[in-house]
Amino acid sequence: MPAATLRAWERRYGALAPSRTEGGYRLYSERDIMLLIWLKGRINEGMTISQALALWQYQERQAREQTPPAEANTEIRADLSDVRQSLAAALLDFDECKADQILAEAFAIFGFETVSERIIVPVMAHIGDRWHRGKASTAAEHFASNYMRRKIEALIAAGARRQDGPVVVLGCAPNDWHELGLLLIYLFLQRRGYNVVYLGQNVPAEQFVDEMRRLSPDLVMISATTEESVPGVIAMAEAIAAMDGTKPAFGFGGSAFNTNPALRATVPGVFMGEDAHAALANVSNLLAERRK
Amino acid sequence: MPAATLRAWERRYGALAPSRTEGGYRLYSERDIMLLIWLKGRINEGMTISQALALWQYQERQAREQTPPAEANTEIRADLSDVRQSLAAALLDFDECKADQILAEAFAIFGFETVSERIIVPVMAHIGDRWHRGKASTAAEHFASNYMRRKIEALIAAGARRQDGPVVVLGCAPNDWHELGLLLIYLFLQRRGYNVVYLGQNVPAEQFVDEMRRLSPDLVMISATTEESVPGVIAMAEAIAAMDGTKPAFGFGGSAFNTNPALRATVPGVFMGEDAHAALANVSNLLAERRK
DNA sequence: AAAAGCCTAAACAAACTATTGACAAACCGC
DNA sequence: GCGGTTTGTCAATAGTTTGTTTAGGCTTTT
Repeated sequence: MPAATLRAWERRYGALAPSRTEGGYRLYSERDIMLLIWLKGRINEGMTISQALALWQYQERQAREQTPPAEANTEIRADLSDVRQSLAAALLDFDECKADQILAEAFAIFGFETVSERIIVPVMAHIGDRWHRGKASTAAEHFASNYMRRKIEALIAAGARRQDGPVVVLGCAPNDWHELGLLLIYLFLQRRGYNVVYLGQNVPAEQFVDEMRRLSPDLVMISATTEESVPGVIAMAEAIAAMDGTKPAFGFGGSAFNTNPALRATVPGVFMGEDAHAALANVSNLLAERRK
Repeated sequence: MPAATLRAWERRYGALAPSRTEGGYRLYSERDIMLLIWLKGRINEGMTISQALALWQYQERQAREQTPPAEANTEIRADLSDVRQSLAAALLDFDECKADQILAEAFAIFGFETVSERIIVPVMAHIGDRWHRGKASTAAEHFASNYMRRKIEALIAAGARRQDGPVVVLGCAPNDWHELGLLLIYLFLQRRGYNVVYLGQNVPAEQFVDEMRRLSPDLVMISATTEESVPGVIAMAEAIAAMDGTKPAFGFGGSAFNTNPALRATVPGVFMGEDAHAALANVSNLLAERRK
């Protein structure tokens, strides 16, 4: 973001008022940076700068009617592991504001793919791990995963939809409720122009094949995060394989197949890989092959 | 719709009179947009623009002579039900593109609160109803509710966060997985400057009180959508009531308490009302009272 | 002290909008 | 079919918004 633009905004709208050094140099606060990142988001969504600023001021005014002001400041984090650590700490502290700051900064610096795979996934793994060892409460784990989900879904909602790309159906196995990894795949696929139909948690096996016949997707991917969900994946794979006419390809994945690789052989379908990136590559290979 | 056409209509018929910015740019109000959509509908039905405008002006004149508010209301409601119907159809068809179009239009005309309460909630109720009656597949219901959830979460993510407002904890009862209504409340509270900690689906009762002691929120709200979840709500309410020191207020709600109002008396806490708007008013009352 | 960077102020350029007038296709009554 | 009207679109010119550049001076760094 060019410095001249910032100064123009300050001069023309007065919305940004950084403090100055003795020499008169601008010192932007964390709050200023947060505003700038937010403004950039609105502009990317098609607003003009004047509209975005008007909306910000409107929201500020509305929020102020309810609450008195306060002050907060943190330092800039430039290193991935720093970011991971402070993000995990903020989430375990239920501090959404701080988490937002950290993530917004990280998105601006590292881009969404890096942030998704190298920050969001590890942080959630870390929090999940602490939870399993009894060192983090269930409430904290819930809060963190809902927070992350919201962030990913916002990215998905902000992206452009395509209806002419290959149709890919995504869902969690029956009785499987962990959708974070699947949402990342959704995000990546969507950004690459696939037409994703997202079915979410706990997709029941009944009626599933009928619906797939009606929808006739190119690929169905089901995720399982626990060993108990694997039989459901197998059932769905077999049901798809038993379809008559043109069947979709069947892919599967999820942490159940990473912790116990032997399970991969039990499912009649294509294992999509251990992480979202691998899955992405496999989707494109699989669909290229099918088209032949 | 080409801009030149709009200007031609304004110049030739004077029917559209958007206000202007200082720079002279046109600012179309929601009313203008509603008129345009109505006109477009007439034109698609084969009317010419002059006929459509004459009809509009005739209806306006007649409405003014009788009871203006009633007439205006039915007009809007008719439009809303159109939107609801086409949105439900698009979702049952897995057509995310079309649903996006419809919703974007609706947001522009009606604003996010009206859309949330008068479109999203009824459409989901309608789809859920069809699903219960076996007229819609589980996959379609999953797709629709994930879609809606994504939209609401995107709105939440786009809003400005505040850390200095009153802290409100939101969660679904243990083993309750329906979070759409709760997300709406989250959205509304956030826009009004509350600091919301969202715990999502299936909040377990264990450790919950410890976590609340650490977080010391002003209000805890738990939602239950089925009768089976109500005992969980009661357990949490009692646990909160048994806390020592400063306890948060405890509120509850959800469709379980709407279909069977007798259940409300079984929970030791404040019933927050039947819909998101009522909940909002109750939150603000409750917190104002507590502050005294 | 020289180089590099930031400051202010003003100007510039690209993209967008407004106004007016014109044009061609569709439509109407005859 | 034919003149006249309606209607969507376009072009030319002027004004607005907004990001970027320029010019001259001050601050910081090396």
